[in-house]
Amino acid sequence: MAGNRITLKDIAKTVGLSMATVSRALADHPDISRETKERVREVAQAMSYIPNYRARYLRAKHSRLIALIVPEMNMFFMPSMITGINRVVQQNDYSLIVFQSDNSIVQERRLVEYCTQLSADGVLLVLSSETADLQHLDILRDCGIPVVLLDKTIETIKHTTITIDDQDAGREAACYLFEHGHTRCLGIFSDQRQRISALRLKGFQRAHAEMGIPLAESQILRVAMVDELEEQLDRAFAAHPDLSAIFTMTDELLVHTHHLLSRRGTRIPEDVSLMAISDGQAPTFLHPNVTHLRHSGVELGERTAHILIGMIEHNSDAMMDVRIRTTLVELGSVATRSAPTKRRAKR
Amino acid sequence: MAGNRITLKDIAKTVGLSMATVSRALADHPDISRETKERVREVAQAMSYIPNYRARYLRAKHSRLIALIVPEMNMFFMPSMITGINRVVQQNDYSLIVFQSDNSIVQERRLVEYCTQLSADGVLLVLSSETADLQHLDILRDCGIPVVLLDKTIETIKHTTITIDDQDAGREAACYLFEHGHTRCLGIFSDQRQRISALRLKGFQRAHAEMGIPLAESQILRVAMVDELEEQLDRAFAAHPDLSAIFTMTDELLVHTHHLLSRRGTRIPEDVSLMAISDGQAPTFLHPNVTHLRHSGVELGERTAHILIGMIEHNSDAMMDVRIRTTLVELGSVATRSAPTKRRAKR
DNA sequence: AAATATTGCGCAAACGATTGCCCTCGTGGG
DNA sequence: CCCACGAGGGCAATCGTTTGCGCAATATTT
Repeated sequence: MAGNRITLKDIAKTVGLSMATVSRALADHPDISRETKERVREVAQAMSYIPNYRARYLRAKHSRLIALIVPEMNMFFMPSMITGINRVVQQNDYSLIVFQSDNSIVQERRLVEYCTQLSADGVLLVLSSETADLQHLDILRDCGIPVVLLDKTIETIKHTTITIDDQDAGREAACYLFEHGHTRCLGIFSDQRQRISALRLKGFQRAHAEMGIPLAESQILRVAMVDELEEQLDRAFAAHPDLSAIFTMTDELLVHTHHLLSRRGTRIPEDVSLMAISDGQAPTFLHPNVTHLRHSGVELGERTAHILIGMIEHNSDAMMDVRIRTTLVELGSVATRSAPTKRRAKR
Repeated sequence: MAGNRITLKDIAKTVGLSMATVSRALADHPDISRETKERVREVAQAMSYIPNYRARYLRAKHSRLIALIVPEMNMFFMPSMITGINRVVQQNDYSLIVFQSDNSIVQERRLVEYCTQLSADGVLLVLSSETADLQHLDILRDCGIPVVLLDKTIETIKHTTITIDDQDAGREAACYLFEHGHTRCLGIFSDQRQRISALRLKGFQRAHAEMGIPLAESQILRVAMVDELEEQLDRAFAAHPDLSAIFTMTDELLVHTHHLLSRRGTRIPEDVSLMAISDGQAPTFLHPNVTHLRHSGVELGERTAHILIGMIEHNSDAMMDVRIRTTLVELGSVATRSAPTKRRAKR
């Protein structure tokens, strides 16, 4: 507690000027003469003065704090997303404060309220899996705090959202497999209550429909917990001897599927091809490297942060709905079976 | 900017009391009568009053902000560490604000200074790889802001540090391999400028020395960038036909090594055994699951946060140096060769 | 030389909350 | 009847900055 910091008042006393003058001198205000400014700066330096941002921001009625609420820190997406967010946030002289809702709606609610108490200038929110409606965000509206929803979200017409183009990615994945001659594919999805999951599935299904390729219900795995995966996978293999390709909608599902496949002795891509939606890291350390639709977490983070900061600084409340397209990265995990079908359209 | 929030003054005006009374009523101060308290609470509720923490903390001379500065967000360690930190931080009603130094000492310096400006109550610091001395932390001392160094650190007698017991882990790994009959092991390490790296290597070497098992310089790989790994690995295999086991000092090295091994067609553990120091995630999705010395990032995070908060709240500046032991997790990646040597000591 | 502009700086009120101290009752004891 | 005391609440200072306005002295204009 030696921490009795030097304040403007101390400096003022030392140089024999008023606090106002000192403040202005330090802020390079035109009203202050060059010599005074220099004198003040020297003294401030000598006394190693550290401005108190909180006092400053209190008066200025903002905090330069941006809050990020995530359901949990998984190893696959969050790190890159946070990297992107943090880069932009720091570049714009904001600070990022990170909360975890632990996938609990009550936590999420509490944290949102907490943001108002801290007077965050803006909130970035990755919805918890329990979140079914957005009423708890009204309080942010009331306080004039802009919020943007990213990655995991739900249907809304009231909030700016930024996601990857989930449905398109699901469809592209299926089409890619079709083009390589795979007509019996397995799709591995996670908890269907999540929109991200439902959308990717929808794209996957729609691709089948468009191409007139049948898709049995048993070709779709919905795994809520990864430990269910093995059993479901076994069942699917049993039900479909002609299964030639597997698509996983996330990195987490990918690595576990890959592991299970290795354990069964299933060779990739000789026995079954593998493809995923991924941020690109896992595919490079799996063998063989897996072909994927890539969505960059960093890019999503950066764009999101930019948009939020734009809303903060231009005080805009225009709602938008940004969807980031994925890009195909072809690596060695998809084999070609028979004659490829013609690609139906360019992206 | 509709955000003109209700303040104590507004409430005071409405209930016809002074701000002081309202403040005390809301704080459940004994000087205020029961009826008054209730009346105030009702009004506050009705006007949906949100206390301004920053104003409160300004006066209280603290911020309930804890800063975490990390060199970068990798996918292997940071997420679990942050999870642990954040859990404890949130439980104690602090908020975590996260910065990335991008492994740059100048960034790190800047960020440390920034922490003082924000009046963080404490700082958690994972050193950048460029950081060679700790002078830039003196400013925290001057401000009375406690700091604890975790995970990646350098030698210091002035700061509390929390790391895993790196040297011990390196030694244990080697010993475990010896016990399973592996006498020609390859150790894969990262940038030697990092203490964590040097220590793990030292343990690895010392184990060899203790057991009288020769260790050629060519059995030690020091990879600064993962793309050097492949070539180094090939060279090592060429140099040591009798190579029977590989140890990697991190998860990142592990997954890439595993990948390269798969690509060479090297079977694990039939051809070569594999072992790592890991936080336990990667080993479960690699095939076969890899035996490792486990250090829990979550635990490290939690303990670190506890210690920092202790320092903050008890205003203590006692320096400590906590080393977390790793625990052995035996999975299927290490085969037994010939007669195992007797275990030399219990942990 | 008088009127006006400009320069350089200080006063004091904010920002929103907390808290030490004092004041005003009403009541009970001596 | 007077005094002390406790309960309940208000005044005003404080945290560290910023900033609108005013004021003197100097500089510029006619």
